[in-house]
Amino acid sequence: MDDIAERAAKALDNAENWPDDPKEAVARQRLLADRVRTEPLDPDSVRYVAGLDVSYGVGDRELAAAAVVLDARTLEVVDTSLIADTPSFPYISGLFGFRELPPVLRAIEGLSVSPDVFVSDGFGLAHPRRFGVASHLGVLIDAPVIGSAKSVLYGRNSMPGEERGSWKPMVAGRSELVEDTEPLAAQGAEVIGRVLRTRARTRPVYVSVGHRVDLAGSADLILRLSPKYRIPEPIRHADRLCGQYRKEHAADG
DNA sequence: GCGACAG
DNA sequence: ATCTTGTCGC
Repeated sequence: MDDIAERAAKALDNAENWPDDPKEAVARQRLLADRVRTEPLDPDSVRYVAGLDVSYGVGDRELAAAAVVLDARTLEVVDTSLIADTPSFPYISGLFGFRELPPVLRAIEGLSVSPDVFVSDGFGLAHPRRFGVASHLGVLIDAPVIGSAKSVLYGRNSMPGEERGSWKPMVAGRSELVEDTEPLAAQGAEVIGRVLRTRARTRPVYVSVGHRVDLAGSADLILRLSPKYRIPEPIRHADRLCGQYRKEHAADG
Protein backbone atom coordinates (compact mmCIF):
# COMPACT_ATOMS: atom_id res chain seq x y z
CA MET A 1 0.00 0.00 0.00
CA ASP A 2 3.09 2.15 -0.54
CA ASP A 3 2.15 5.53 -1.98
CA ILE A 4 -1.46 5.90 -0.95
CA ALA A 5 -0.80 5.09 2.70
CA GLU A 6 2.04 7.54 2.70
CA ARG A 7 -0.07 10.33 1.24
CA ALA A 8 -2.86 9.55 3.72
CA ALA A 9 -0.38 9.89 6.59
CA LYS A 10 0.89 13.17 5.21
CA ALA A 11 -2.63 14.56 4.81
CA LEU A 12 -3.38 13.63 8.43
CA ASP A 13 -0.22 15.29 9.69
CA ASN A 14 -0.83 18.58 7.93
CA ALA A 15 -2.68 20.78 10.45
CA GLU A 16 -3.78 23.08 7.62
CA ASN A 17 -6.10 20.30 6.51
CA TRP A 18 -8.01 20.19 9.78
CA PRO A 19 -9.47 23.54 10.82
CA ASP A 20 -11.80 23.50 13.81
CA ASP A 21 -13.87 26.45 12.70
CA PRO A 22 -16.56 25.96 10.02
CA LYS A 23 -15.62 29.27 8.42
CA GLU A 24 -12.05 28.16 7.96
CA ALA A 25 -13.28 24.79 6.72
CA VAL A 26 -15.28 26.44 3.94
CA ALA A 27 -12.24 28.51 2.98
CA ARG A 28 -10.17 25.33 2.91
CA GLN A 29 -12.73 23.69 0.62
CA ARG A 30 -12.61 26.63 -1.78
CA LEU A 31 -8.83 26.41 -1.91
CA LEU A 32 -8.65 22.64 -2.45
CA ALA A 33 -11.55 22.55 -4.91
CA ASP A 34 -9.24 23.93 -7.59
CA ARG A 35 -7.20 20.74 -7.43
CA VAL A 36 -10.07 18.44 -8.38
CA ARG A 37 -9.51 16.79 -11.75
CA THR A 38 -11.76 14.74 -14.00
CA GLU A 39 -10.02 11.97 -15.95
CA PRO A 40 -11.29 9.04 -18.04
CA LEU A 41 -12.09 5.92 -16.00
CA ASP A 42 -12.24 2.62 -17.82
CA PRO A 43 -14.24 0.19 -15.64
CA ASP A 44 -12.62 -2.72 -17.47
CA SER A 45 -9.20 -1.68 -16.23
CA VAL A 46 -10.25 -1.61 -12.58
CA ARG A 47 -9.07 -4.59 -10.57
CA TYR A 48 -9.41 -3.52 -6.94
CA VAL A 49 -12.10 -1.23 -5.54
CA ALA A 50 -12.19 0.07 -1.98
CA GLY A 51 -15.47 0.91 -0.25
CA LEU A 52 -15.39 3.39 2.64
CA ASP A 53 -17.84 4.09 5.44
CA VAL A 54 -18.16 5.42 8.99
CA SER A 55 -20.63 4.50 11.73
CA TYR A 56 -21.35 6.43 14.93
CA GLY A 57 -21.91 5.47 18.51
CA VAL A 58 -23.99 7.16 21.18
CA GLY A 59 -23.41 10.69 22.40
CA ASP A 60 -21.31 11.68 19.44
CA ARG A 61 -18.24 10.37 21.27
CA GLU A 62 -17.27 7.32 19.30
CA LEU A 63 -17.10 6.17 15.72
CA ALA A 64 -15.66 3.40 13.61
CA ALA A 65 -14.30 3.75 10.07
CA ALA A 66 -13.88 0.90 7.62
CA ALA A 67 -12.17 0.38 4.28
CA VAL A 68 -12.92 -2.84 2.40
CA VAL A 69 -11.19 -3.79 -0.85
CA LEU A 70 -13.04 -5.99 -3.34
CA ASP A 71 -11.95 -7.64 -6.53
CA ALA A 72 -13.98 -5.67 -9.08
CA ARG A 73 -14.54 -8.80 -11.17
CA THR A 74 -15.67 -11.31 -8.60
CA LEU A 75 -16.79 -8.86 -5.91
CA GLU A 76 -14.91 -10.97 -3.39
CA VAL A 77 -13.39 -9.24 -0.38
CA VAL A 78 -9.60 -9.24 -0.61
CA ASP A 79 -8.67 -6.86 2.21
CA THR A 80 -10.25 -5.01 5.14
CA SER A 81 -9.18 -2.29 7.55
CA LEU A 82 -11.05 -1.03 10.59
CA ILE A 83 -10.29 1.67 13.16
CA ALA A 84 -12.07 3.20 16.14
CA ASP A 85 -11.86 6.93 16.79
CA THR A 86 -13.50 10.00 18.26
CA PRO A 87 -15.16 12.72 16.16
CA SER A 88 -13.14 15.94 16.10
CA PHE A 89 -15.44 18.09 13.98
CA PRO A 90 -19.25 18.52 14.22
CA TYR A 91 -21.71 17.22 11.68
CA ILE A 92 -22.41 20.06 9.31
CA SER A 93 -24.05 19.34 5.99
CA GLY A 94 -21.62 20.35 3.28
CA LEU A 95 -18.55 19.93 5.51
CA PHE A 96 -18.47 16.16 5.78
CA GLY A 97 -14.85 15.66 5.00
CA PHE A 98 -13.62 17.46 8.07
CA ARG A 99 -15.55 15.06 10.29
CA GLU A 100 -15.21 11.76 8.49
CA LEU A 101 -11.93 11.87 6.62
CA PRO A 102 -9.53 11.73 9.58
CA PRO A 103 -10.72 8.23 10.62
CA VAL A 104 -11.21 7.18 6.99
CA LEU A 105 -7.62 8.13 6.17
CA ARG A 106 -6.42 6.06 9.11
CA ALA A 107 -8.47 3.10 7.86
CA ILE A 108 -6.92 3.53 4.41
CA GLU A 109 -3.47 3.52 5.98
CA GLY A 110 -4.24 0.06 7.34
CA LEU A 111 -4.86 -1.53 3.93
CA SER A 112 -2.26 -3.83 2.45
CA VAL A 113 -3.82 -4.04 -1.01
CA SER A 114 -3.62 -0.84 -3.06
CA PRO A 115 -7.04 0.00 -4.62
CA ASP A 116 -7.30 1.26 -8.20
CA VAL A 117 -10.31 3.35 -7.21
CA PHE A 118 -12.15 4.29 -4.01
CA VAL A 119 -15.93 4.55 -3.55
CA SER A 120 -17.06 7.06 -0.96
CA ASP A 121 -20.51 7.23 0.65
CA GLY A 122 -21.32 10.82 -0.32
CA PHE A 123 -20.82 13.37 -3.10
CA GLY A 124 -17.97 14.67 -5.17
CA LEU A 125 -18.75 17.50 -7.59
CA ALA A 126 -22.47 17.40 -6.77
CA HIS A 127 -21.85 19.82 -3.93
CA PRO A 128 -22.47 23.58 -3.48
CA ARG A 129 -18.73 24.27 -3.79
CA ARG A 130 -18.04 21.25 -6.01
CA PHE A 131 -16.12 19.69 -3.17
CA GLY A 132 -18.02 16.90 -1.46
CA VAL A 133 -16.26 14.30 0.69
CA ALA A 134 -15.33 12.16 -2.34
CA SER A 135 -13.49 15.07 -3.95
CA HIS A 136 -11.99 16.02 -0.61
CA LEU A 137 -10.55 12.55 -0.11
CA GLY A 138 -9.38 12.35 -3.71
CA VAL A 139 -7.44 15.58 -3.49
CA LEU A 140 -5.85 14.71 -0.12
CA ILE A 141 -4.42 11.42 -1.37
CA ASP A 142 -4.42 12.24 -5.09
CA ALA A 143 -6.20 9.00 -5.98
CA PRO A 144 -9.29 8.12 -8.08
CA VAL A 145 -12.46 8.45 -6.00
CA ILE A 146 -16.14 8.06 -6.92
CA GLY A 147 -18.96 9.55 -4.87
CA SER A 148 -22.08 7.41 -4.36
CA ALA A 149 -24.77 8.95 -2.13
CA LYS A 150 -28.18 7.80 -0.97
CA SER A 151 -29.95 11.17 -1.06
CA VAL A 152 -29.56 14.63 -2.59
CA LEU A 153 -27.63 17.54 -1.14
CA TYR A 154 -27.38 19.89 -4.09
CA GLY A 155 -28.49 20.00 -7.72
CA ARG A 156 -31.59 19.68 -9.83
CA ASN A 157 -32.46 16.07 -10.51
CA SER A 158 -35.09 13.79 -12.04
CA MET A 159 -36.25 10.24 -11.46
CA PRO A 160 -34.88 7.72 -13.98
CA GLY A 161 -36.93 4.84 -15.42
CA GLU A 162 -37.86 2.01 -13.06
CA GLU A 163 -35.51 -0.52 -14.64
CA ARG A 164 -32.00 -1.18 -13.39
CA GLY A 165 -29.42 0.90 -15.24
CA SER A 166 -31.73 3.82 -16.04
CA TRP A 167 -30.35 7.24 -15.19
CA LYS A 168 -30.87 11.00 -15.37
CA PRO A 169 -28.33 13.79 -15.17
CA MET A 170 -27.99 16.01 -12.10
CA VAL A 171 -27.36 19.63 -13.02
CA ALA A 172 -26.04 22.57 -11.03
CA GLY A 173 -28.59 24.46 -8.95
CA ARG A 174 -30.46 24.29 -5.70
CA SER A 175 -31.57 20.82 -4.64
CA GLU A 176 -34.83 20.25 -6.52
CA LEU A 177 -36.70 17.38 -8.16
CA VAL A 178 -37.85 18.39 -11.64
CA GLU A 179 -39.71 16.56 -14.38
CA ASP A 180 -36.72 15.96 -16.65
CA THR A 181 -33.14 17.20 -16.41
CA GLU A 182 -32.11 15.87 -19.82
CA PRO A 183 -33.21 18.97 -21.76
CA LEU A 184 -31.32 21.15 -19.30
CA ALA A 185 -28.16 19.13 -19.78
CA ALA A 186 -28.66 19.21 -23.55
CA GLN A 187 -28.95 22.98 -23.36
CA GLY A 188 -25.58 23.27 -21.71
CA ALA A 189 -26.37 23.24 -18.00
CA GLU A 190 -23.44 22.11 -15.85
CA VAL A 191 -23.76 18.37 -15.25
CA ILE A 192 -22.55 17.52 -11.74
CA GLY A 193 -23.68 13.94 -11.31
CA ARG A 194 -26.06 11.17 -12.24
CA VAL A 195 -29.19 9.74 -10.65
CA LEU A 196 -28.71 6.01 -11.17
CA ARG A 197 -31.15 3.13 -10.70
CA THR A 198 -29.00 0.27 -9.42
CA ARG A 199 -32.01 -1.92 -8.66
CA ALA A 200 -35.45 -2.06 -10.34
CA ARG A 201 -38.29 -0.33 -8.54
CA THR A 202 -36.00 0.78 -5.74
CA ARG A 203 -34.83 4.31 -4.89
CA PRO A 204 -31.86 5.39 -7.02
CA VAL A 205 -28.36 6.34 -5.87
CA TYR A 206 -26.58 9.58 -6.74
CA VAL A 207 -23.22 9.21 -8.46
CA SER A 208 -20.73 12.02 -8.94
CA VAL A 209 -17.08 12.51 -9.81
CA GLY A 210 -14.85 12.67 -6.76
CA HIS A 211 -11.39 12.99 -8.28
CA ARG A 212 -9.49 11.58 -11.27
CA VAL A 213 -12.47 9.69 -12.71
CA ASP A 214 -15.21 10.66 -15.17
CA LEU A 215 -18.96 10.53 -14.68
CA ALA A 216 -19.83 7.95 -17.35
CA GLY A 217 -17.09 5.56 -16.22
CA SER A 218 -18.07 6.06 -12.58
CA ALA A 219 -21.74 5.31 -13.21
CA ASP A 220 -20.79 2.26 -15.26
CA LEU A 221 -18.58 0.91 -12.49
CA ILE A 222 -21.11 1.66 -9.75
CA LEU A 223 -23.72 -0.30 -11.69
CA ARG A 224 -21.36 -3.28 -12.00
CA LEU A 225 -20.66 -3.07 -8.29
CA SER A 226 -24.39 -3.25 -7.54
CA PRO A 227 -25.57 -6.47 -9.25
CA LYS A 228 -28.16 -7.28 -6.62
CA TYR A 229 -28.66 -4.54 -4.08
CA ARG A 230 -29.23 -0.81 -4.26
CA ILE A 231 -26.00 0.07 -2.47
CA PRO A 232 -22.70 -0.78 -4.23
CA GLU A 233 -21.06 -3.89 -2.71
CA PRO A 234 -17.88 -2.15 -1.54
CA ILE A 235 -19.89 0.34 0.51
CA ARG A 236 -22.24 -2.37 1.80
CA HIS A 237 -19.27 -4.33 3.08
CA ALA A 238 -17.68 -1.28 4.70
CA ASP A 239 -21.03 -0.38 6.26
CA ARG A 240 -21.46 -3.85 7.71
CA LEU A 241 -17.94 -3.98 9.04
CA CYS A 242 -17.91 -0.72 10.98
CA GLY A 243 -21.54 -1.11 12.00
CA GLN A 244 -21.08 -4.47 13.71
CA TYR A 245 -17.81 -3.35 15.26
CA ARG A 246 -19.47 -0.41 16.92
CA LYS A 247 -22.27 -2.61 18.27
CA GLU A 248 -19.82 -5.08 19.73
CA HIS A 249 -18.09 -2.26 21.57
CA ALA A 250 -21.20 -0.44 22.76
CA ALA A 251 -21.98 -2.94 25.54
CA ASP A 252 -18.44 -3.67 26.69
CA GLY A 253 -14.77 -3.43 25.50
C1' DG B 1 -34.71 36.85 6.47
C1' DC B 2 -36.26 31.83 5.63
C1' DG B 3 -35.84 27.24 4.36
C1' DA B 4 -32.74 23.26 2.90
C1' DC B 5 -29.42 20.47 4.51
C1' DA B 6 -24.66 14.03 2.04
C1' DG B 7 -23.49 10.85 6.75
C1' DA C 1 -25.75 8.49 11.28
C1' DT C 2 -28.88 6.33 15.23
C1' DC C 3 -33.28 4.96 18.05
C1' DT C 4 -36.43 0.17 16.47
C1' DT C 5 -40.99 -4.74 15.18
C1' DG C 6 -43.38 -6.07 12.22
C1' DT C 7 -44.59 -6.19 7.65
C1' DC C 8 -45.45 -5.69 2.51
C1' DG C 9 -43.28 -7.13 -1.83
C1' DC C 10 -40.18 -9.54 -5.18
